[in-house]
Amino acid sequence: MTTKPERADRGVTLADIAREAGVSLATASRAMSGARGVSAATTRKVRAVAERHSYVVSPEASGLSRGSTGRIGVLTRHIARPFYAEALEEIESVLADHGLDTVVYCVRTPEDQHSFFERLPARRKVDGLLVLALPLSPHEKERLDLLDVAVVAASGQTADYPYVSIDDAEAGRQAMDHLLRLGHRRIAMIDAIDPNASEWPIELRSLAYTRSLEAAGIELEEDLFVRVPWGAEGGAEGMERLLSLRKPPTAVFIHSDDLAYGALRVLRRAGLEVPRDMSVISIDDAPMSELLDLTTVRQDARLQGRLAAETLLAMLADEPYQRARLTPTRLVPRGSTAAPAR
Amino acid sequence: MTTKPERADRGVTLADIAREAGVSLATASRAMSGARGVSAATTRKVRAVAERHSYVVSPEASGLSRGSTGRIGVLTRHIARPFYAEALEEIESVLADHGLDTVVYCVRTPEDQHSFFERLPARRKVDGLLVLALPLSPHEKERLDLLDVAVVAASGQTADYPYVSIDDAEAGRQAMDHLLRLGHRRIAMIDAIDPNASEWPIELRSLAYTRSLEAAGIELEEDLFVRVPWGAEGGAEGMERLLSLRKPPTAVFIHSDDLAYGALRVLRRAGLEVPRDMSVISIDDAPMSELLDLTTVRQDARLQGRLAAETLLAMLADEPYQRARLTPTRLVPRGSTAAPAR
DNA sequence: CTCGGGATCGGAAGCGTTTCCGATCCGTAT
DNA sequence: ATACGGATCGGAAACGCTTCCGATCCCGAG
Repeated sequence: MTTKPERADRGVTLADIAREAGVSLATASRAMSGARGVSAATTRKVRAVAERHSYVVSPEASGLSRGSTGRIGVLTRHIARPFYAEALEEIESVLADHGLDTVVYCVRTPEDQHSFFERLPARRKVDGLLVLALPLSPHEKERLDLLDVAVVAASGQTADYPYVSIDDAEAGRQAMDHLLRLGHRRIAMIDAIDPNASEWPIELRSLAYTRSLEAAGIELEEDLFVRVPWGAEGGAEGMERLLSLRKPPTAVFIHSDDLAYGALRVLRRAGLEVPRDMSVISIDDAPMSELLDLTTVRQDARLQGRLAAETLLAMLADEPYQRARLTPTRLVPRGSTAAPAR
Repeated sequence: MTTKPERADRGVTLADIAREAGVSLATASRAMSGARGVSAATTRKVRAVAERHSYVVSPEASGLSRGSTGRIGVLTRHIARPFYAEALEEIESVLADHGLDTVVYCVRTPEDQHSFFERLPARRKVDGLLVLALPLSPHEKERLDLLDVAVVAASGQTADYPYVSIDDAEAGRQAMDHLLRLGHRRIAMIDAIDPNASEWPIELRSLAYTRSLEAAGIELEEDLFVRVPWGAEGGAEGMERLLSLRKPPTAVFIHSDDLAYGALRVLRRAGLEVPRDMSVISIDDAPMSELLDLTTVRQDARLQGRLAAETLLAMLADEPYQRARLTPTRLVPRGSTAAPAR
């Protein structure tokens, strides 16, 4: 009757559209989905009617019928850390461009994580899963396989899923190289361990530390290697330990920017000047690092997110894809490193 | 036949479960959903069979039949800013506890935003929408209403949806009060404008600035109020403008922490010492602020996210809820403010 | 003029649930 | 012993789409 153009016609169904367009349900469906076998004129007509009623196909019905959900899950441990947030933002963007929705599953605590893998709340809810920087135990992988969907790991290899990541060994080498070139010989490292991680692949960053020192012919000192929990607080703790040494280092390579922030604060509070009294370098190049003038090795969270999403899309489309992709890292020299004081 | 307990029985359907449990489809459905009208014994039996096959009800079919999706959308402009990310993390957590999935729609650019409201990609895909710190034009609100779902605004009132937010005027007053109490008289403000915002309610923070000065009997100086785009760069720009004044202020109230970081950097680079040469205060208390020793007025992103999610849940459950909730803010005095130099 | 074939369209059978409406059964009040 | 109400369960009709399988139609080739 009255054809109010833009009012939400609650409950319009494809059948209504078909009727009004004077075509069959089958044809209307094809017209809406752009399948072939419908004349251009018909397609236009159907779409016009749909438009007029502000109609969109019901994803539930469509999904039920076609057997896919149009959704991708992102599994992660944190959202509120810059690295994850940036990756997530990019993932969402890529997926949205392809008409897919992004649903996030955030397992903040070990209990959350355990429950996620036991209850598998994503079951039947997504077409694919992006695992964001989350190490998986064999048992967890086994559970995940029950989802029976495409999986790719972003930022860190987990299990034997396709993955995109940086080359941690190379990133570590770049950082160490920088310090060594500046002339440092007493170089410490603050390594980070994830207290919640059930499993983590070999620690390539710390490996790079020892390798680089060995290659430079510098003897390792046990005291100069400290291992702390993640986060700024961990970095602070690590730096305190180093400063309490009889003979502190002249430079420190820190696992990641987050920790470095805490370390810088300790240095500042201790009245030490960076880089005069201590050079500091880490890995990440989080947004704050520029403001803090922190020398770091840049890894591109957004790029990793993007590539991971694209890999997943390729898998779903049954197109060829690379099982492993390494994104480049590069030294970003800033004010927190310099040659050691004479 | 062979009953491999944990292998993903691809394509098991509720009918299979019902058959194996020796009950009807209807009963099996009721047993799975916990509806009443099924004996405890039967429920247990059905669930056991389901468990054995690692079966879960198909959300598509269930949603189609029951007419809801089990998903909530979160609409935001950024994910990668601490405030948003924290709110999102909390939202996801609350929703997950209630068995709902969180799907994010991130409109990063004005074009994204425009296209979101025109194409309405969330249509029919969610049961409710959380609008995160996004001002809505009347036209956008109109479009949003087409979604025909419950909407609540988190962090900022948008249109006339239920909302949760801080009291910006009060937060601003707290900041100004702090500076005034310390004895400052020449107080500047760096206000932030969102270059992309199509519409923003009255700027309550800057209003608090002028009100507080007036109340203290201090004459406004036009030069001391600068307005810059969002982000650390904006803050830097603002501070540069203030420093170039013939007679710079002794203290500055900055719209938010983000900007303050940029401002602090400019001060440091200019060789000025905080708080001796300039007191700095802002609003947010983002994670970095503690490390930077920035005095700020704390607003709780997580709490806002939580309350918004809970409000939405109440709306969906048809329970009573508050149309407007203000979360408290409080001064967090740190090292960036002090009495003006004699 | 007839026939074959491609393009276009319609009928109808699913897809996997939920839920309304009864049917059955059992225990208890009468 | 009879009737009646509540608890439990089954049949079957939606829910809104997609897609297989034909039917029709129109065209140019033979």
